[in-house]
Amino acid sequence: MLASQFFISTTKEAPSEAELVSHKLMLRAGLIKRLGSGLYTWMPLGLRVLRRVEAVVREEMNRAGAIELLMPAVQPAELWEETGRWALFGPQMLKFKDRHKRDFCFGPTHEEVITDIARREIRSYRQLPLNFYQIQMKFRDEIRPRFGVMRAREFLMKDAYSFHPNKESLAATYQIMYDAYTRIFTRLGLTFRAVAADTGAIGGSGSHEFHVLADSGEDLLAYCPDSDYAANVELAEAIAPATARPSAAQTLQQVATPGVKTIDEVAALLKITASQTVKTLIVDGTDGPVALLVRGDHVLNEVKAKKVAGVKTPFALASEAAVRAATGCAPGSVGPVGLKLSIVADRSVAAMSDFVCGANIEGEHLTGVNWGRDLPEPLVADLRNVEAGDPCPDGKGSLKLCRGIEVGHVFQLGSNYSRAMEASYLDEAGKSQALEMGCYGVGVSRIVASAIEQHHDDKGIIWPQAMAPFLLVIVAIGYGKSEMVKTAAKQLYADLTAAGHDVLLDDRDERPGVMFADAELIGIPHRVTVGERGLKDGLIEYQPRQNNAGQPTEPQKIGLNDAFEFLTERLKH
RNA sequence: CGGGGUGUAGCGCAGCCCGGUAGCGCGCCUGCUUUGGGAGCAGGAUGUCAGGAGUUCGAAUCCCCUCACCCCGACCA
Repeated sequence: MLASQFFISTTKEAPSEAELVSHKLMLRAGLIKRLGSGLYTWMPLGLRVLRRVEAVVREEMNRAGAIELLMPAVQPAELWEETGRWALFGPQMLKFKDRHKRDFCFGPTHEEVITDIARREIRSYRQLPLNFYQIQMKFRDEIRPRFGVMRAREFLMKDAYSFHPNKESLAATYQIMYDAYTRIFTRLGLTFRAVAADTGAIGGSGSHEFHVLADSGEDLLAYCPDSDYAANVELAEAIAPATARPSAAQTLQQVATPGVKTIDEVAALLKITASQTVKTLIVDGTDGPVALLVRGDHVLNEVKAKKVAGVKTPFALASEAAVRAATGCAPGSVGPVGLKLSIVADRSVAAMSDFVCGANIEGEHLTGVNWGRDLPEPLVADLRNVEAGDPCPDGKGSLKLCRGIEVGHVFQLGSNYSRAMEASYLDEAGKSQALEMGCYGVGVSRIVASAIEQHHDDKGIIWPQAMAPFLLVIVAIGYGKSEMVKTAAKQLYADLTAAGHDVLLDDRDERPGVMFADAELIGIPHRVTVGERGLKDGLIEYQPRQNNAGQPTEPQKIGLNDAFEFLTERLKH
């Protein structure tokens, strides 16, 4: 590709809308343009990157035995009503009517459509297992689109759906997909981690998320350096303290804590640590409010809370009015003693003695509170987020935390959808059985952004080789002025292109600094500079965007006559 | 949806308090010079000051309404 005939639009300054590095760099490099909130045009350069990611995903899906098809982006409401998700998916689904006033949606996912295909096409166990996939735009009306294409409303996704005669077959394909995902993210040059995940609203059994590790990630992950344990913090189990509850040493006392609302204020006033206090959270329940107790220094885990019997879905803290009605005081002085609600305590709270909590009287707290003596033994559940240093649930060390960007999700759905939509097959005995299903998603457009989060410097993007829009850029200095430069650059370009490499020849009439800066911003992994200065001695310069250790590099002089061979070696995958 | 903020040239911003002829940098166009790290000089083009309604002799500026976008919290690839 000749730069003069391509479309490169870079800027020195990023639009003020961008916060995240990847978002800023994608705008500055001219990869994307915003059309509306969460809606982006993939500009020619960005599209090349997207296509390269797609290519890797497609190759690995094909290798894993999945079969590509393409389903409609627009889906009729009837299918969604069969599974009950027309109502369940709610406002996140973009719904509209056609001219006949029939209801449709722009597909946020495709379980319904694929299950419809399956029930029409699959008749016999002899056809199974089957795994279909597509690469397609999805639309989800996110509450708050942000971070450019990282959380866009319209995004490119690879979604695969597998069908099985039984759970063993599903588990086998699940493993194949897990391995395929591992290969995809490895080939794309990403540092990632697969973690056990919550199965969420879709339901089902086994589930893993694949996260690109980045400090800007929206997800918090727990992992154990001494074992293979890794889980989303949403799911990671906080095991009960190893030491038994100490016996009571203090008497129950009520202390005045005027104006004190937060745990930190209570702890400061009473000169204790937050870990000696108990936080009482009143949440909406199916049958009136429920009190959830976590240690003052711990954070309530909503995913876990939702699993507690009697807690309402969607999860919500009770309103201030509801708290007053249930406890007689405002949030800030609430405590479990004498509370006439169902009370569920986190495991670590159940192991506390002589603790501090609210007195259910405005501006009053209790100290020296003890289970069994001052209030009945509570129901106990795992309610809190794990923290760094917590013991690993598998007993093999302690947990560390890191942040990640979810780029893939594999899921054993089971037969929820097939039962709802009556998708079945005949088994060996001629008996009708519900199909077992799995689903497997990759956020293709999100991968592009997450790769930049992981690979950039102050000059711009540093593409992993597998997703670079061009592998090599030839910066021709004085292309329009010097026949010598033009001839050498064109010849090298022609040779490398003929050998099948994606090469960009920067033949623009720009100053060298502009061309260098663009090459670096755009993130092309390899660069050669052709100029009269070197050509007089038969030399050109080679400089990779970064070296194997990820460090800045120095240019290296190579003979023009050796350049083809030299570069062919470098451009190998 | 709740809370905060911003809308002025293609991009980044000033001007707004204290009403009085719309400005800066980058980019863009023309010419000359320059040509190994985002050039220099000279000339030039570009605005429904987000939209609507109001106050005023006069509104980018003050008041009201609407819209869009961004940031912080509950959803997800």
